[in-house]
Amino acid sequence: MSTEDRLVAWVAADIVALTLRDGVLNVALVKRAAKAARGQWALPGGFLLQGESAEVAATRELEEEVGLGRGEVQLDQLGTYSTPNRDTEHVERVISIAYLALAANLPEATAGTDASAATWTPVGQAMTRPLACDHAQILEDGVERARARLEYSTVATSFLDGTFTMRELRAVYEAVWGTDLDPANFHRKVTGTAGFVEPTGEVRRGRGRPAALFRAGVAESLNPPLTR
Amino acid sequence: MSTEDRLVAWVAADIVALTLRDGVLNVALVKRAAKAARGQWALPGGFLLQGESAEVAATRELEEEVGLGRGEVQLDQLGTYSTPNRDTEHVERVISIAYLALAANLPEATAGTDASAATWTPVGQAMTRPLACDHAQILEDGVERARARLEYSTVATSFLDGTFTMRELRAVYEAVWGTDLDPANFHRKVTGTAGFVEPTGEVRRGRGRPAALFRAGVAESLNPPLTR
DNA sequence: AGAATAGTGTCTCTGAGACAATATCAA
DNA sequence: TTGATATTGTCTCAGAGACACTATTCT
Repeated sequence: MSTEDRLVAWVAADIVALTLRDGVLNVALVKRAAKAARGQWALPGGFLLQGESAEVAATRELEEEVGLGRGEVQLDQLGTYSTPNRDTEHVERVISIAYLALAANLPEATAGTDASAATWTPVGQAMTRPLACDHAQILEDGVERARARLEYSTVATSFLDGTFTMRELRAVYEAVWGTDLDPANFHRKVTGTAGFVEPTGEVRRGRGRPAALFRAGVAESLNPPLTR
Repeated sequence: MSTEDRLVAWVAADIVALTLRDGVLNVALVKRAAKAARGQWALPGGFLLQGESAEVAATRELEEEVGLGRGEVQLDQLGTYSTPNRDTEHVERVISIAYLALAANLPEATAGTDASAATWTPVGQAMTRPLACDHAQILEDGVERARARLEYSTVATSFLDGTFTMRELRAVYEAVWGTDLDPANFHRKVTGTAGFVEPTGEVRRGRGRPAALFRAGVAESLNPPLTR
């Protein structure tokens, strides 16, 4: 091989940002404004700048396009997509490093400096909608990764605000997994896992018996895992 | 941001190729021949060519540098390493897409068209040896991924030739995990998982009672998993 | 009181792990 | 026979899941 055959590529960081809105799993999507693909939906993301790592670029894009502040979200690298011609919008070769971000319920994605604003879209809808290049695949991989991470880690709490009831935490699992869970067994399992949640002592009143409030604990991994 | 700030990068595919030699986990390493880093050890790998996906490039490099034929190995994407200045050998920015490959016992890595030959090195040794750029990190991530994959998948059989005894399969787990497993429980667990292994009916004679021979079954995932 | 929601008790079943017991070979 | 290795039996314990039951509120 000669050096001229070497690929020189643009590198993008794209993010599957998930949140829960009204008990439904939503993903952040942006509307492309550039000439070729005007109006097409895509995952938020953009090109790495000089001196930027992929993770830094993903954090920046998340802030610019989705309005999520740095530090609010933890990023999880999903994988890299490098099929030739995956991006038909550019003549240059583009490879994309995908990240997963799980965010707490947010009022509305805010328009950033970039093109159009990001909007939260129910994952079910997003999956049936035509997305830019291979973003449908990336989204699918992201959702599957989110499902797997709920089993072995405590990330479910990052879908929720500071304090939450057991019912709300269970709703996260049910929305992401798309299954119903037994309230009794779920409660025992969660409270029986040291460091998953901490009781605040407060309660939240609703229709029936008041629900105890919890906040996220210090543990990060679940062992044994919560089974789907 | 202006278009000129965009990163233009070289993209490499690097492989953590693991095999078992005399019951010890080994990784393929190559000796760099290029001017700057002459003599330094590195993971096999190389730059993507025009029109090549990362997986194709990884397969090609595995064939060229380690002598593993296409189709003999299944590749598993580990992650992408994109820290600026991670590669001090080139002035261009280099990002690397890492893959994990598990191979059956092989006579010796063969020299390919590339520079020096790859040599199998015990993972313990490789970890203490200085490796090129961030390859020590990639190796560590690869070994950890291999450990995790043994739990949930049947890949352990790809470390072995066509037929093997239960003892040999158990040795794979023990070498990769670095723990001892109970022969009785391991035997029951493996034979009790449909599709993991199939008895050939043959036996292999050794010091004591002959051991039944098995071949890999059709299953790919283990459920419930084998616990470390 | 009655409806609604939160949380506990209890039973069963599966599977992991410890370890004893048996099987089948070579020397 | 003895020693070595392979395989099966058996017991115990932890945890998942089903589901009945109790607790605490609102209307």
